Amino acid sequence: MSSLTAPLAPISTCAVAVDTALLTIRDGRLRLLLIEPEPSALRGWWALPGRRVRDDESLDDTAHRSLSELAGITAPDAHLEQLRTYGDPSRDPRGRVVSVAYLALTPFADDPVDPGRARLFDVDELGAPGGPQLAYDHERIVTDALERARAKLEYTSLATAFVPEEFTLADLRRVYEAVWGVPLDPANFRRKVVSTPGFVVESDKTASPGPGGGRPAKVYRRGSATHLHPAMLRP
Amino acid sequence: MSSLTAPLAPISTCAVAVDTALLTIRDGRLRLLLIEPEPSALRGWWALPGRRVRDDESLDDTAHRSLSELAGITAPDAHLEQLRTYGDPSRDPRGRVVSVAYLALTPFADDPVDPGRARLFDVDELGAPGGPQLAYDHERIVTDALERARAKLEYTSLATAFVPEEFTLADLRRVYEAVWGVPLDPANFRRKVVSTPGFVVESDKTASPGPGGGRPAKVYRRGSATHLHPAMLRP
DNA sequence: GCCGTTACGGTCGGGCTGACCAGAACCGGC
DNA sequence: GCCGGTTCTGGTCAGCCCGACCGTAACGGC
Repeated sequence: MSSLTAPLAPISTCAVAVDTALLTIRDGRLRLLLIEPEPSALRGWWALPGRRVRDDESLDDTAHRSLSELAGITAPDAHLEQLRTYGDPSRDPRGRVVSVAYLALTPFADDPVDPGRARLFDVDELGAPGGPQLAYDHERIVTDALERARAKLEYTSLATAFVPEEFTLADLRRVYEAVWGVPLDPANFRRKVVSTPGFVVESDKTASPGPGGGRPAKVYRRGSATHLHPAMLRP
Repeated sequence: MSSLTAPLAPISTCAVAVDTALLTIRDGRLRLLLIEPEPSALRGWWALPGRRVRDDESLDDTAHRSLSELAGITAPDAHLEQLRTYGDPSRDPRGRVVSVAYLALTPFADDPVDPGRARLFDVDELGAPGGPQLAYDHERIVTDALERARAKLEYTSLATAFVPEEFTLADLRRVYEAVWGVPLDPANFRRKVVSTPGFVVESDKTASPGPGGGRPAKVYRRGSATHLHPAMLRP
């Protein structure tokens, strides 16, 4: 582990990186942004977008930069929150890297700019055969990110981070259904959302029906509440 | 944004530390472990026990070491979980330090070894006049730690980390009352705990009554559940 | 034995939830 | 225009959970 000529005092400085798990919803399914690392190195492996922390940069800034430089995503209104820090000494074979993981959520209406080696994967493909193989300990990070998102949908208004500024209750319900992977009763969902103070506010607009027809839905906007009382518990 | 003479590649390595917020309960009140830093430097200021991460050490190991070296606490059964990472470039005036904060909980029966400059403070003294002044951004960390503990008592069995292996339901209720700062109805609390599957298991022992007398209480142990269904919501 | 205290078990009404139903409003085809 | 299909919206009803409350059981102290 250490040679005889190495200094006795352990080095107390190490590389610090930020890896960001960006989730969004496309076509009613929850999707995760992954990057194909340098083609020379890990062929066929995928990783979360990550960058080293610059010495004049906050961790949040590094997270934004990782999305901007690696996937062309500059969404200032995207939800961004710290997930957890992964610092096992052997987690990166190239050396000791302490990685601060972030969870990012963007509305499904955002532009699908995915230049270079970025791609959105259906989260159900991740563990399945034929799906992308995740490098380093990123599978663990993704598992934690998904569990965090699923849990926070219950007791916070985080679901509104997946929808554009104006949305219908069906849009919001499809967010819950995509993240939790279960169907919800439209009528009960509606009653719960509108009776939770501050979750959504009704606008005076109505949305045009989808291709299959149906009665037009009212348009809502985000409310001021961040924590939901009572909570939207998973069935 | 960048000067012409500055090196293009910013330094991507920085000091990484672990700061641990240890909570316990003494005399029915929630308490926090604080350390008085080197007497020469910040006189009268208090800080969370923290150590730099060694290059062959996991973050969890550093958290354990911070408690062991600075407060003499070697509790292998103590609950320890990562809280959040604080990495603002200006958070430490001595230089860039990325600090991974941990939340630690120990039972109130643990030995009160507090050698050197460690002390347990009532959490209600922290913001109050005459209470300890916290160095760096540790007040922010303590606020986050308290909120995490209060929230996780609702939907996990974390409260059992505050009580010894054998406890009464009154012990467990006093944990909730101390952490949340509100009184709870004993009968309703009892009904809720015993009806939550896997929260506690009844033993065949009975505890001796307290100094004021009263009927002896049954003794319980921790159950196998980690998440509570349904949750113990704050009143 | 009496009393204060604590533990334990039960009742009652209100609120929330899931399952279900009915009407309203739109689209497309005939 | 009419009709069936689809979606949105509002309502009912039974069941569960919860807070407030009461009564009994079991101890120690006087």
